[in-house]
Amino acid sequence: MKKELTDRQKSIYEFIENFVQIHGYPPTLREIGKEFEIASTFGVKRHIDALVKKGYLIVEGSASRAISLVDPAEKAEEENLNVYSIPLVGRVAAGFPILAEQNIEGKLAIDHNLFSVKPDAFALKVRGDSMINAGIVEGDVVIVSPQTNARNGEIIVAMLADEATLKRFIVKGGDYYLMPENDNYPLISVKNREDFTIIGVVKGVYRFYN
Amino acid sequence: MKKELTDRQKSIYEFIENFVQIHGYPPTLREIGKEFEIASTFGVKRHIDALVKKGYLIVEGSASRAISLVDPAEKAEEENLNVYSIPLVGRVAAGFPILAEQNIEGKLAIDHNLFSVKPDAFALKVRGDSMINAGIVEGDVVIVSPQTNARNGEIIVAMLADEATLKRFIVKGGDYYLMPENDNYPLISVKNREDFTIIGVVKGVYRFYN
DNA sequence: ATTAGAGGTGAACAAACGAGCACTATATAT
DNA sequence: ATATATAGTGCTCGTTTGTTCACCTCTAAT
Repeated sequence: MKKELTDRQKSIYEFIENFVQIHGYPPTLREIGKEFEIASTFGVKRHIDALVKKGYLIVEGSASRAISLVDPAEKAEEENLNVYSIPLVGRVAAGFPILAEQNIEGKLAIDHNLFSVKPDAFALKVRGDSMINAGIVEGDVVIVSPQTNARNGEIIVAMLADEATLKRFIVKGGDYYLMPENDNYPLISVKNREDFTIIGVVKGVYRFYN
Repeated sequence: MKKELTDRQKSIYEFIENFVQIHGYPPTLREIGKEFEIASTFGVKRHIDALVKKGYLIVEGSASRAISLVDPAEKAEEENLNVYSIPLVGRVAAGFPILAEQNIEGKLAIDHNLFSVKPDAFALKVRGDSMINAGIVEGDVVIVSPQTNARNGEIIVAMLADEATLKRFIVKGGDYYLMPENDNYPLISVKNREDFTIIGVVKGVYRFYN
C-alpha cells in the first residue's frame, strides 16, 4: 500500500483525478489553488510535491500541466484484476520494428499475477509447427517479454535472417543454438551469425477454441 | 461518422491521442511541432483548429495544453479490456461440486474479447498427459465454459467415475466416446454410463513459463 | 519551551505557451 | 488563368505557468 495522505492531500488528489476525468488534461497550480482557496501557487505546489513523494502523482519536468496520475494501473489492482493491455502482433514484417503499427493486430488483456511480465510485453501469433513438441501449435499466441538475452532452455522469439522465429535457446559448450521442438527440423547454430538477434523470451502461451 | 481528415491531420490526431495515453496530459503546440518537424507553432495551430472544426478535438480557451480529445469515452471503450475474473480450480476433489471452495486455488483474469466465454466460466489446471497431441500438457490451465452438452470434436471436461477428466468428445454412429489425444491411451465409450457427466467445454488454454 | 511538520501568503521572475500576422509554396479544381 | 484549400516559415506579443524566496500560523510531539 502507498503512504498515508493527509485529508488535505487526499482532497487535492481527488480534485486532480476529477479534473482530468472531466477535461482530459490536468489542472494548473492556480486552478487547483482557486478550487481550494489557496492564494499562493507555492502552497499548492507543496501539496503536489508531497503527492509525488508519496507516489500518487508523477510530474515531468517543470512543464505546464505536466501532472499525471500514477493511478490507472492501480485502479485495476483495487478491483483485484492485475491486468495489462498488451499489443497483439500478427505477422512480423521484415525490416520493421516488431511493434510497428503495421504489425499490430489488436490488444490482449493479460493477468500479470500469472504471467510475470512487465507492461512492455507483447503477444505474438504463432505460425508454423516448429515448436509442436513443446505444446505450441499454429495459431497459438505467445506472451513475450522483450529482452535481448536469454537463458539456456528458454523459448525465445528471435530474428534470424530478417525473419521472426520461435525456438528454444540452447547454450552448449560456449556455442548458441536454436532448437526447434519438432523432430523434422534441424538444430541451428547461431554462433557468429550477424543476422541473429534475440527479441524476447516467451513467458506464456494462449490458445483459443471457437 | 465524422468529417474526413487529411493524412496530415490524421497523423497529428493520432500523435495527440498517443501522447495523452502515455503522459496523461496533452502535448503543447511546440511538442507537436517538434514531432512533425513543423518549425512554426502557427502551422501546428492551424491543424489543431482544423481538428476542432471537424469535431475531433476540443480546445478550451487559450490555456496551455488545453487540448482534449472528443471521444475519450468512445476510445476507452474500444481499448477497454473486457475482463472477467474467473476462479482457478486446482485439483478436483471427488464428491464435491467442481466450484466448491475446497477446489478453488486462485483467480484468473481473462479477456472475453478473445475467449468467448460468459462470466460463469472457470479455469482448471491440467494433470496428466492425455491431451498431449492437442498441445495441452501437464500444468496448463484450460478455460472451461460450463455446460452439460458438447458438440462432436470439442475438448471437454467431464466427470467419469468420480474423477474429472479432459478429453475430446466424439460422436460416432449414435454413440459417444471420450478420445484422449495421446496414442498411449484408449478410446473410452461413455454410452450408457451413469457415472459420466459433461461439466464444460474447453474454450482456451493458458500456459505459464517461469 | 522548543522543535518539527503541515498549510498558507505575497511578490517577483524566467521560461514556456498560445495567438496573431504577413508571406511563401504546392497542389487541385474551376 | 485563377481561385481555393492545405501546409509551412519567421517573427512578435502578451499571457500563463511553474519556481523560488522569506515569512506567517497552527498543531502535535519532545
